[in-house]
Amino acid sequence: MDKAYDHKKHEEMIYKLWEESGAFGPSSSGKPYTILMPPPNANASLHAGHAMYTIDDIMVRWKRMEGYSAVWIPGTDHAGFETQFVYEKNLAKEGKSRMDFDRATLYQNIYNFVSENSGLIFKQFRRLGFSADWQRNVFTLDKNVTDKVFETFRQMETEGKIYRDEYMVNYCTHCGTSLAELEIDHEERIDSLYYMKYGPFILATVRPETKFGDTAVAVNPKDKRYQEWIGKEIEVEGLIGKFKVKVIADEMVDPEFGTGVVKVTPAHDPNDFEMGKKHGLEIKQVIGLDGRLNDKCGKYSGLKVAEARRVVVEDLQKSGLMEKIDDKYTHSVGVCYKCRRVLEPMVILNWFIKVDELKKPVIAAVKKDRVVFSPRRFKKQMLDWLTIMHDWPISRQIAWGIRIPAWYNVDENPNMEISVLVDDKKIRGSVGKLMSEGLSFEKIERGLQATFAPKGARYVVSPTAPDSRSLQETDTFDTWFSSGQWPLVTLKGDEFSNRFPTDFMGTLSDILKFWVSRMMMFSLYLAGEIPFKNVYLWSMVADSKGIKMSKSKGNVINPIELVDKYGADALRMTLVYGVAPGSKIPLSEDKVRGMRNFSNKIWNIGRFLQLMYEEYGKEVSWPESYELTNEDKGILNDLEKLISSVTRGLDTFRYAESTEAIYEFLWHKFADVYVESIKERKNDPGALAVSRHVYLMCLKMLHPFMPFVTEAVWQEFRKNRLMGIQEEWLIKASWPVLDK
RNA sequence: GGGCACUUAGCUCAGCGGUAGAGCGCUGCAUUCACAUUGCAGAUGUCGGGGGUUCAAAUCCCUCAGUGCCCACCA
Repeated sequence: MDKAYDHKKHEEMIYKLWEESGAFGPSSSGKPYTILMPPPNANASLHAGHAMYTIDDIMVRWKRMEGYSAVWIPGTDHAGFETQFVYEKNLAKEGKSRMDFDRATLYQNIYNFVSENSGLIFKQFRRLGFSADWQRNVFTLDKNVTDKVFETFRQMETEGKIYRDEYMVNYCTHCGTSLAELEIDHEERIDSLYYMKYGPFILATVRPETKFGDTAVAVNPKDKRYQEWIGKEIEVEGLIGKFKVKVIADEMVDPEFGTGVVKVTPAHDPNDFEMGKKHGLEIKQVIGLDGRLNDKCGKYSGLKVAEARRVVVEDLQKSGLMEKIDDKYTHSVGVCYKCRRVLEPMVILNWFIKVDELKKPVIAAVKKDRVVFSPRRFKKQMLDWLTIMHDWPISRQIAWGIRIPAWYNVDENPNMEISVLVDDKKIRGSVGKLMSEGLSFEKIERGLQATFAPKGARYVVSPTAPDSRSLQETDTFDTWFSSGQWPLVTLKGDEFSNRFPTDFMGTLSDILKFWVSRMMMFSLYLAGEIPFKNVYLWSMVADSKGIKMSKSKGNVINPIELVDKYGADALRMTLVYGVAPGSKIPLSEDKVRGMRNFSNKIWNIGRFLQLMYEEYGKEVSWPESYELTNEDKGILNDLEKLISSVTRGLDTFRYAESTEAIYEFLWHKFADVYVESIKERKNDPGALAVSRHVYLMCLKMLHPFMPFVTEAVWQEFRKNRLMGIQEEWLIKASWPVLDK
């Protein structure tokens, strides 16, 4: 054996041998144990967060050694919005945008882009030693997945759980899609609050440019100042002519805010939308999906929102309609979680899932601990979330994803708006009109960019075209609609009877609501069963000071670089050793180096034992065959305690407990004390037998955490007849059990 | 505004009723010995502030302050 453990010499080769020996597939005997890999983006490359999948690998390796038929099923996600966002950034570098393509071409281009980039992350996972059953990889755009997604949609549609409605959604005019509530980030902003003259009132607003979409003015019903106005119609001097609105009374209006009078713009503000529904107000859209004021705004039409605000404010000042401006008004605004731009609340047609019925069994399962959350505080977070969960808008206005399988017959829906690319020219209009002007159905079909079917449009749910005169909805499903069915598309055949529910789901706490809740919902709805028994959540992997890694802070650590430098074992150990469950995981190079030193220590203890055996020159039996000293009995006794605490740590997902216990025992009890003492007993077979036994048990217990160095020593021992190793592979060896 | 955590050695964190621990870092010494990716020894804390319960509190209770996360609202 070499003087020091060189991970570069062993890791690649060992991994190859494991894979070739079929060690990653489930064994044919033993109780099933199943972990589903949270699918990373297909085009992603490994970041520090992915390295935490180490937890899943620890579990599957441990259970495999315990004799279970353990399998870790991998997969990748098409990650609709995320991926299109990355792709569009690349397009922008070439001076192009998604608008330059018809939908089918755009989809194909992104598909190619993803194909070129996919596969990398699994190579990187292998570098970390992950023992997933790679042959079983599932991609969320595989046919069996899209088939299942279609079936689910059809079933929900048939049962009336799907509806299409106008709804106030937050729309990112830059990314060109609506976002679910969960995808909205809130940012504190300092903006101006404008006090403007408004008929007989003065009212405060941050959005004077939406004035053209106002369809009422509201006051609090209890506000004494405005009693006489309630129910009356007032005339307002707009910048593009006078208009009339009604004064309504609504509890939602805070009399303390501004002057106690607010303008109501149902089309462009969530509260106003609510108020509008209650009072039957007209929804007057004045901002388009392109983020510009539309033709209802007179001379301001065509201006982008921010610009329009500036110009409107200027004109209000010029015409003496501006009372005052408070320019230090702090409020929070919704921003797009991808591009950080301010979102535009808009009323557009969306596909929705009714969640009231669907979430009931989920709540029950969480309450009864049929699904156990670790750490436990996430149970409460989950329940809180489920309680307030609203209907889920599942349609996204992006090309990259699974297209909603609804078809609009053009003859039945002649007033459906479409946008089409014909001979590189973008045309928009109602399909009936375009066709009557001579545009053929085939040209429309080929150049189609988007459909905007009106409310109540007739559609047919079908995986393929139901006839030759139908256009498919261009919206795609929210990524979580497909990945939410992950357990149902990764397992197959009779696995539903013996591997379902699966055993363990380890994932980042960020996606508890996006993903974990949806998997439970779909699983209970479609299969009547929970998808997994245990959910283990970790917080993010941060830098050494506990600060979130970000490119702008320049504190991003590439885990593969650490693997190159210190070995996979050192990195894996860093992520679990001394880390409290559910806490942030600080990743510092110092710690990785420390754990690399531990790898080397493990190696050198093995090296020393082998030298001792070679010096002794004869085979040695197992400890029970010899008369043992008190020291021997002591270390064997400590080993028993260690086995129980390491196993208990794994059982309760307290990996820090397990790793700290072995580290302390192996290094500071076994190496520093016991091994030092037996240097005096060189020809004592009892000492050799005890030290070998203790060391091998430690290798086994360390293997789930540090698979490479432990396997490397195991193989070195196997080459040496004197070391008495029977099991061919440590990865397949049996977990230590307590001597009773 | 509501909820959940957290505040212990320079840093990251364990401990959760019997008068302080680990890793990394730091200081000194040792070592032709399996390992300098080592060993031995050591320094460093009024356990966020205040109050209470108790024979005894870092540990339980109250309160104040600060930090983080989640949720809601903001015209």
